[in-house]
Amino acid sequence: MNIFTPDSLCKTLADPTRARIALLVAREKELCVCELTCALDEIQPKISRHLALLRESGLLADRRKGQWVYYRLHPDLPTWVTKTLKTMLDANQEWLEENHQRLCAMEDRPNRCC
Amino acid sequence: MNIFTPDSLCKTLADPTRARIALLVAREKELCVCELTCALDEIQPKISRHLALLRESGLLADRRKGQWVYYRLHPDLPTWVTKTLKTMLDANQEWLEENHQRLCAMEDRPNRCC
DNA sequence: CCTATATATACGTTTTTCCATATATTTTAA
DNA sequence: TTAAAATATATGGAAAAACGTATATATAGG
Repeated sequence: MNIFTPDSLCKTLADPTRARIALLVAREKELCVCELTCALDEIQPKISRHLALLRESGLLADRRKGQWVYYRLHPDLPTWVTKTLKTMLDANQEWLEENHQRLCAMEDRPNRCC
Repeated sequence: MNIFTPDSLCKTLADPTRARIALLVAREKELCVCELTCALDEIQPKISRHLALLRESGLLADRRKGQWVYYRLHPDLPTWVTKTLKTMLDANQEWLEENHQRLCAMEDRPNRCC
C-alpha cells in the first residue's frame, strides 16, 4: 500500500474522534462500532462516519461478523505508518485512558470468538 | 512542552505545505523563509502564513538574523513528537526530493554563520 | 533619510470539514 | 415475516481552513 504521504496520514488523524479511534484500535487490535461508540461516548452516526473516513483512507480494515462490524488496523500499512501509530500510542496512554476505562466498563460487549 | 495531543500534532501537519516545511526543516536543521519559499515553489505570504501556524502550534521556533528569519524544530518538543517526525522524514525522502533539489539549486542563499 | 529586500499580516472569498438529525440497510431472533 | 439491534448513509447548515491579493513592518545599505 503506497497511498500515504505525511500530510495525508496526518489529515486522516487530524480530528480528535478519528485519532482516538485509530489509537484505541491499535491498542485493542480489533473493536466494533458499538464498542467505539461507547468508549468515545459519542453518537453512533458520528462514529460510523469517522470510521468510514478511516476505512477509505486505507488506515483501517473492517470485517463483518453477524450484526457487528469489526475494525482493525489495515494489515498492509507501510512500516512507517505503523511505527508512527505505535509511537503515538505508547506516549499517549494517559490521553486515551478515559476511553479505555469506558471500554472496560462496557457491558454486553460482543463475543469475539473468531 | 505539553501542548501536543495526537490529533493536534496531526492537525498541524495535515496540510501538504506545512508537512513539507516541517520535514524539510527537520532535515536541514534550519531554514529561512525565502529558502522555504523557493524549495516549495510557493508565494511568500502562503509560506509565511503556514510558518505562523507551525510556530503557534509550538512545532517550530524562529530567530531573526538581520533581514532573515530562520525556522527550526522547537528545541523543547516532546520525545514522541520528535520521533514521529523522524520516522516520517526517514521514510519519505523521495516525497521531499523535489523540494530538496530546488533548495540545493537556489542561488544566493543567506550566509548561515552563527 | 530613502530604497530595496525579507517577512508578516489583514481582508474578503472559496473550499473543506464537521455536525446533528433523519433515514436506509443488514442481520438476528422471535 | 416482523421487530429489534447494529451499522451506514444522506442532507442541509455551521464552522473552520485555505487561498490570492494587497499592504504593513523590519532591517540593511547607500
